[in-house]
Amino acid sequence: MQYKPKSEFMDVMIQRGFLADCTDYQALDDAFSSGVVPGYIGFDATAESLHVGSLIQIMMLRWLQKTGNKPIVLMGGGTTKVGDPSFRADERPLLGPEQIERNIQGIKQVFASYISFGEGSTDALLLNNAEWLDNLNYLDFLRDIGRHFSVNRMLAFESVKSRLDREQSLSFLEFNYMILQAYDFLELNRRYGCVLQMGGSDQWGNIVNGIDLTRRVLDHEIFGLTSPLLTTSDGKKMGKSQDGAVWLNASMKSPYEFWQFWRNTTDSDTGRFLKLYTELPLDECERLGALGGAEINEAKVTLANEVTAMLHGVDAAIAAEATAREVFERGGLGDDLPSVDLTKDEITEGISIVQLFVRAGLVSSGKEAKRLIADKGARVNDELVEDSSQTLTNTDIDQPLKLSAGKKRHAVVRVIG
RNA sequence: GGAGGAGUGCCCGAGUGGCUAAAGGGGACGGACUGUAAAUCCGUUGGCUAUGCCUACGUUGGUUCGAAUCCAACCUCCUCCA
Repeated sequence: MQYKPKSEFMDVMIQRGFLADCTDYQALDDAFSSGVVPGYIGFDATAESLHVGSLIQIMMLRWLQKTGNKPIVLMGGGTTKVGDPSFRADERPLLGPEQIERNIQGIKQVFASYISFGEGSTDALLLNNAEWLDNLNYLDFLRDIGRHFSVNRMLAFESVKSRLDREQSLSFLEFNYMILQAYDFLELNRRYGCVLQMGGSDQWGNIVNGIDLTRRVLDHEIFGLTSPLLTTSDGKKMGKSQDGAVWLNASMKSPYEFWQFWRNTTDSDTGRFLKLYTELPLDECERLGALGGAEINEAKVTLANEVTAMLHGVDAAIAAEATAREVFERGGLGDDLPSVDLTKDEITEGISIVQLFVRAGLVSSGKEAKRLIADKGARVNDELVEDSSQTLTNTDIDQPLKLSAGKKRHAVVRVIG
């Protein structure tokens, strides 16, 4: 990056790899240097939790606050009713209002781990665009806002064009998404003096529209800044692990499993992730990321600890590490492993090994359990399970049992009552 | 409103009366190699109270001994015309 920023925020963004593009580096840098900059990021309420794919945006808000500015979290209570078509091949299923509300409640809580909310000048705000979108009057909106949009131009946006080029339908509903998002920016500027929108680089078009609209309607100069769309170095989309999305809410992904996700980072991503997802000093990130061979494993532990501590707290990170060391380094059992509780009655009657694996959540069906056993991937207390028809009873379960599916996925069986 | 085309398993995509739980690829899972890495190689990939049964090729009916495959209606999407 050739540009040398004066402001701390811009410096951090550039140094740590958050910056993909910016509408006006110089002017935005000036704004940061001369006072508190309120900046926002929008989050759609399409699921009950955000996942690690959104973590980079959350970290940007955190840095924004850390460097003396005001973060605004915008929940897309209104826009989620429409659905962002950007770069998507097909239309999303429409979510009902109750589902959206539930999702917002689920998503909200995670932000408290990263930024502090309140009334002060650099305290964060949490807003919902349903506030101004729900009661729009169609004709007024068309006349006041719609007249500033050129359809010719909207069609030229890459996010839309790619869809049209492939002759995939784009409904009028979805087509309006970018107008609504642009309008969000305008409203945030009008109501809260927000002058910056950040987002993933797929949001570039939407962000630029908001800037143009605000210039036309209010004659205010505002800014946009995007982060690179992250893929792991093996080309996969950030945020997927063995069993699907890596959710941020503890109820959907336990701290131990979350920790494991980071622990399993690919070598070549380690340094980059340390810069993006932790607040360790840059030279430390570089040193750790440059470790070679087996040594880099300790860098991954540091990464996992830092990221987990920020989200779930230091204790959770310590517990996760302790469990991981116990399980992987000593081949033992850890408190944090996923567990299944069986009642005394159940084990008196006996439970099939297949059912046990299903109950533990290590496999999703009995057939899969049998397959796992046939593939020599199932172990009980580190002993290979050979016979899928065996049943366990009291005599077999006199102490906690460790179930393993492959080398990495483990669970504990406990007897209760 | 009219004319044509399409809807297949987690995803993409072949299949146009029995040999089809459905080719191939991707993904995912397991194994080997390692460092709880990557790459590579091998295997697996609908479910169940399991030598059998159930569910599955947009939906519902029909033809047939037998249908993802043929017919009808409906739903959704695409293209062209009005």
